[in-house]
This record gives sequence, C-alpha cells and structure tokens, in this order.
Amino acid sequence: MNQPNPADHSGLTEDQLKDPRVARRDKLRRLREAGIDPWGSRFDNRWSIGDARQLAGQIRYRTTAGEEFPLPTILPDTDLRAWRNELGPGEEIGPTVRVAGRVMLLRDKGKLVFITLRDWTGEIQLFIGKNQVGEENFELTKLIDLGDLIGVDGRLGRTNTGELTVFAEKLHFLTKMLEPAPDKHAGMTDPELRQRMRYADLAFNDGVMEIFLQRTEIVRSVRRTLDRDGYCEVEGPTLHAIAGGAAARPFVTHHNALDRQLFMRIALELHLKRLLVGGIERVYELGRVYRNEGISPRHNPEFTMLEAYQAYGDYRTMMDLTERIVTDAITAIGCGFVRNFNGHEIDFTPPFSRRTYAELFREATGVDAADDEAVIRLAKEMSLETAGKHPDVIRNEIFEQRVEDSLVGPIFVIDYPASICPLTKRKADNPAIAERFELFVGGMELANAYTELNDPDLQETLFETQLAGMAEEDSMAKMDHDFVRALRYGMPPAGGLGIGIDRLVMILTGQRSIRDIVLFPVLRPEASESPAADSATAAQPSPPGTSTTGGSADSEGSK
RNA sequence: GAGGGCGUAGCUCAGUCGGUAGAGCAACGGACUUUUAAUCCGUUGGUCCUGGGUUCGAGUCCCAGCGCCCUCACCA
Repeated sequence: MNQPNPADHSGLTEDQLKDPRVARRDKLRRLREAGIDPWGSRFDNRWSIGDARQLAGQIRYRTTAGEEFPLPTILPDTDLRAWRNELGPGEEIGPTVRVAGRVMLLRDKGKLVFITLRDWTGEIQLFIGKNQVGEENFELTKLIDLGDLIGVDGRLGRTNTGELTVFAEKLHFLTKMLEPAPDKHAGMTDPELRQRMRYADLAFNDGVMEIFLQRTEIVRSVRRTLDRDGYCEVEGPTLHAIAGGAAARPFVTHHNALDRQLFMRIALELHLKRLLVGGIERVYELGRVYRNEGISPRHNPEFTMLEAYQAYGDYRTMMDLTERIVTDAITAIGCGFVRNFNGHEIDFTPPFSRRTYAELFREATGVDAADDEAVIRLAKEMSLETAGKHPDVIRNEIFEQRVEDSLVGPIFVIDYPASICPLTKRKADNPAIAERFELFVGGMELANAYTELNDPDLQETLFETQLAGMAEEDSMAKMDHDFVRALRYGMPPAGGLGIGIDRLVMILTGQRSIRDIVLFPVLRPEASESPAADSATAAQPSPPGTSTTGGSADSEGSK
C-alpha cells in the first residue's frame, strides 16, 4: 500500500493509479517521456480495415521447400495448425497492409499481445509479438488502453484458429483516450448517455455506425432519385417572418438589427411554391424543419423533411415519385423489400396499395364518411368532442383513431375531406374532396402529398376561414399575404410531396425510436451546463396566433 | 402536461423480510508467443440521483424534487 508504482517514477501511488482516469493520464505522461507524441500525426497509405479484409484470399502458405498453397476454406472451428502440420514446415505469406483504428479488445499474453482494432469499415485482429516488432516497439503495448487509437504495419495472415490477423511489424501510437472505456462487451446501454455522448456510442456500441451510414445512403439515394428526374435542389430560408405550411407551433427567435421577431420554419412548402411561380418547374428541398412540440419516440423538435414540387403534375404524379423514392432507397441500402418494423412485416414490393379515405372509413366504422349526421353520431358514441368543430375535423379524428394506427402498409390513402386540406386543390367534380394522399407504413404517416391549390382567391379565403372559424389547434395555416400575392402571379398546376426522412430511415433501418437515427437528438441540458440558457428561453414571448388567440383552451405554455 | 417504470463502483448489473455494500468487466501488481468477452494469482475502487421523514437502524418503507425510459396528448 502506498508504495510508489515500480513501473514508473511519477510519484503516484498504486492506490491513485487504480483510478482509470489517473492511470490513463500517467500513461500519457510515460508516452511523452518515451519521446512518443500521444496525439499522433498524419498517417498515410492506410488501408481501411474493410478493404484489408478483402485481401484475405491472397494469403498463401509457403513450405520451406518453396511450394505455395492457398488457405483452406475457413470455418468457425478450422484448425489451421493441423493443416499446416500436414504440409510440413513453412510460413504464411500475405500482403503487407497498414491499418489504423480504435483498440476495442486487448489480450495480453506476456510477450505477445492480441488487439481487436476497429475503424468505420470493420474490425480486424492484430498480432503483436515481442520478437516480431522488437523490444523497444513492444514497450508501447504497455501504454495502450482500451479505446486508444493506434496504427500498425504488418502482413495479413491467419492464426491457428483461422482468424484473419495483421501480424504487426511496426506499431504506431496515434491518440490516447483519457476517459475510461465503457464495458467491453455490453458497451453503453443507458439511452441518455448514448445520445448525449454519441461519439462514444458510435465508437463503442456495435451496429450504431452502420445505422448512421445507412441513413447517409438513404439520403443520398433520395437525392439521386430526384436529381435523375430532373429536380432542382434549393435552399429556402429557415428564418421565416410567418411560419406557415403546416399546423405546428414554431420556435421563436429575434433579429437584433431589425428588432423583429422571426420564426424557425415549420415546413418548406410556401417558399418552394413561390419558386414554382418563378418557373423552377421541378424543385425540392431536403432540410431541417423545427416544431415546438412534444418529444416522443417518433418526434424530435428538429427533423429532416423532403418536399418536392413538380409543375404540371398532380398528386398522382407524386404518388409514383414517392414509390420510386422509397423503393430506390431500399435498393440503395440493400435491405430487401420485406422489412420487419415494430412487429409488423412490411412488404415494399411496388406497387403499393391505393385506397380512398372514404373506403377505409366505411370499412372501419360502417359509416358513410359523406354522411355528416352519421359521422357526428359516431363521434358522440366514441365520446369525442364535437361542439364547434367542422364535420371534416370530426371525420378526421375518427379516421385517426379507427384507421391510421392499423395501417401496416405501405398504403396510399387518397382523397381527403377538403376542409382539413387548406393548401390542396379540390376534385373538379366534388369540392368536398381534396386531391391529397398520405402514405402510411407501420402505423406512421411517412409521406403527405397533394395537387397544389393554385387559385389565389380561394387560397386567401381558406386561410381566412381557417384563422377565423376554427379553434387554433385545428388551424392549418396563418395568413401569408406575400404567398397569396405570389399565387396571383400564376403558379402552374402542380403536384407537391412531403416525406419525413427520419421516419423513412427508422422504417428502413428497423429502429423504433427516432433518437436512434438522429445523431444528436434534443436533450435537456446536463446538470453541469449553465441554467441561464433555460430561463432565457422560458422568458421569450409566445408567438402571436400560436398560443393566445381564439378560444383555444389548449394552452401548452401552461406547464 | 397525465399515468406507469427506473436511477447502486469508470462500464454492465445483483442486492432476500429494514440489520455494517456485492459480482463481472475496466484499473493496479504478477505469470503466459496463436489468443479472441483469453485464462490464472493478488489488490483497489461507493454522495446507493438529491433533500426531507418514519425507525434503535433505510440502498430497501413514506413524501417532495431532478433525470431517463415507456404509454397517452400536441405533432410528422
């Protein structure tokens, strides 16, 4: 007890060194004393571990007589030692590679150390023998902890058990990890820690990297599909004077020089449609929108949305496009058209089924959706609030309760009640029905699209009706005079589409929680962070028309 | 915002009926040149989320608070 540690001259006692952080700091110091930069430097001519593994087929066993043999097929219990003994003495000849990565496992056998090294393409075992790398270089292994970043030069080969291995000839120290490593088997399981410290989650938990790389593949594929169709990607403003285009509470912010309130956008729609007026005939934006709403396994306050608009198309045009975007993305990540999600088996083989809202309504309730009295009667049976509500709103509440959650899909629900669709063109032969579809998968709304309303006078009327006549939480829009003016300049008939990219990623990667497919989901500040940021937010005034107007008793600000 | 669950060592988790805080991994000392969640010998490590209360005695029971997870609501 309290004896100086014989392995160094730091003056630290053994007791102090039993703290993993102290021990790591001490190894940092010892690296420096040995003349090694613990933070490394440029490391060129590296093979990714995935690429290095591809070279396994080149490994040969060469006998002392000079005969070369390819290795046998490697099965889990392959005993290469027996195979080599039959061939007689010799050595394994494999390509020389340089790899680098994070130390995931370390098995110290005295004069021989095995390391499992990981980079973002995979894992590979390192064999570091004292006789092979030399005594001085081997001393480095005593300063390596789990989680450190190292590199090696060596030859690819296989151990007696058949494990593909880099037999190190030279070991390089690249970066010290100063924090203790998570459990080497279980990793980090606390969801809060995983999200707060996504770096550690990515580095140490199996499968996390793959999910986020798949997300990237999906987003790339979505862009590729649209670009191939001749769409033009644009970047609209994220700061809006009026946060329109969807029914959601916006985040409020303030521009100092203009001394004006601004809102973070809740949708991309109204600016993209202005661009249709301007003549950009196929336009999309794939970007972040912000909604000041609750957080749940399917909701993050900021999320990624795709909106695409095609001049001279309609909602059927967008249905075909939606199907292509989704199936192309599935092909891109190679996961197959039949996916399991949340206990459902979902078959994405096109074409997706297409059913009208009215059909599904009748099947689920036995009531004709067009029969207002019957709908209201049903709503009362379901003890839904009906007073002062538009029949379409009531209709939709029933639909959401009775139909939506059970839609495993993928299924296009088409032709919605008109008055819950204030930005949508009505059917030519039936003004009570809007040309709109939503795509449902696994009980979630994945896409929403319509034939765009381009009649400026009707648009203005619908905005006004929404604002004046309805409880605030049912309102779909705020009056945007410039948008209406834009429509007066002539927006071509068009189809428009919105896809929730996060949900698409959830379904295609099989993740039940949006927090597992968003790199840095919104979290409460850590205890150590300043509480000042919190109180500043709380002190901000509510946006007009979002929490104090109308007769809305639904006051979320009351918490 | 409402209801339910959880919070114990750096990590993953036990902790019985209320009776002096436990394991594995990691860390530290040692052995081992084909291991692979390496193994073996030895050692250390605790604000039991926070604050009250009940009790001779609280990780355990009660109350309040904080955080996370799940369900619901708002919403995509």
